[in-house]
Amino acid sequence: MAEPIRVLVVDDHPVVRQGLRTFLDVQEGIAVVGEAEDGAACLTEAERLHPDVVLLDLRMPGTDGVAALRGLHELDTPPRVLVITSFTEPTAVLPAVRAGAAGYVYKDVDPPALAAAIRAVHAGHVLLHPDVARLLAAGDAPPVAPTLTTREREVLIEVARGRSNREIAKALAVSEKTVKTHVSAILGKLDVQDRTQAALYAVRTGLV
Amino acid sequence: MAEPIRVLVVDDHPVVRQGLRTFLDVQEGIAVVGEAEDGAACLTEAERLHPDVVLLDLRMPGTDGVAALRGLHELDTPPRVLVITSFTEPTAVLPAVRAGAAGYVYKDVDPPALAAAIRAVHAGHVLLHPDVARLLAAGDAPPVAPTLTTREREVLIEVARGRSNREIAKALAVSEKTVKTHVSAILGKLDVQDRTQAALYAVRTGLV
DNA sequence: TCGGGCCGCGGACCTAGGTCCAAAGACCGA
DNA sequence: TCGGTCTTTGGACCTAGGTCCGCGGCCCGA
Repeated sequence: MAEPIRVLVVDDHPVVRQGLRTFLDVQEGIAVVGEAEDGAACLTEAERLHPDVVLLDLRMPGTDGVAALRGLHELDTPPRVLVITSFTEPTAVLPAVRAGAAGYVYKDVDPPALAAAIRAVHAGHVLLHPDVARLLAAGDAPPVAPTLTTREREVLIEVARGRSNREIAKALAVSEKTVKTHVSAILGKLDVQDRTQAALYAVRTGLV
Repeated sequence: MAEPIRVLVVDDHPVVRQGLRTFLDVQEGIAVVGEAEDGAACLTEAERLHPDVVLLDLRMPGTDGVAALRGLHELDTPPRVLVITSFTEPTAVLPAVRAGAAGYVYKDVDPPALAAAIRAVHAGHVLLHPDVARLLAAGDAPPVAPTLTTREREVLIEVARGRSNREIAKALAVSEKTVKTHVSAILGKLDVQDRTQAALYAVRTGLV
């Protein structure tokens, strides 16, 4: 165990970063070499430090976690990425997995399990939370995350803010009829019954 | 500074507890004497350890954070309670303040600010996040958190799960008409326009 | 250049969601 | 015991939200 696993911790909360660092510093063979508080900092730090593993929180202000994930993969020496988040929503994790996450654990893992996860990911394994793995294996639910068009995503965001069709129409400068069409398409793609469920879906997946 | 301030850390995430502990242990005059992961443990630990200050996360599985807060105040030597949470929603904090929280800070505070907050609270001050203070001072918005009846709360929870009135009626074993009445009352009390906004409100305030 | 998806729109239509008014029984504290 | 709140329900009513079908324009990749 000459070379410790070099880890970059990315989370917007200083408290969480400190907690992770403290946990990991006492682990054999794991060294936290840096921290970042958002997606942008994550990329610059990763480029500078060449960590082996990036511990990435999906929910961050500013840059989208998934976008950061994709950015990491475009580096010269792409690190392995272990997503650590509080979303228990399977639909939120699928995009991450598809974007190249090597692992996905919930934020309430205990320290030994987290260390084990990091080692596993570093060793090249793909490590998923049991719930997630089951979902992927079963292939139930829409096998891949529903793919909304950009316009639909814009509409969904408005819906998730509690806006009415009329308000959305005004905001996007289109007719109310058009908004209805988009909403209808969204409901179909997300496989939900009404706008309330769609709004809930949006917040669960971190869209808002 | 002979006697350090004795602090009990309450949060359901081990990572966050560790982070807080590490932050505070390096602070002069502050000693973390215990941790708890939920409301029940919080009460037993508080009774056992008699901490000066309890750092309390409002969002916890199982016991409600506010309920724990109330429980703390019924102890023989009630500790000062500093609520630390990630809710930015003013409506979520008001109940906490009314339940006797001596302070309210957001989870993204930096370590020195947190230590200062603990000292201030221990000194008997009431310390609120600027946003919260402004809200209380201005007295805008409904001056106190809207007070739903238990039945209304039950209905709201169902709404926040994306259920239709018909489904809620079936679940609660009442007529759809009754559900409508409750929903209408809820909308009025929360001052929102429709069920979607009500559902969003519920998730923001941590009701679900 | 020929689809095919995306976007914007219209019409007709149905229904869930919400509002207002009213009322009766249960429960509870003054 | 009396008044107030909670819970339940009814009726009548209006409208936002959604669905289905169809159309035209735009842009992009095969």
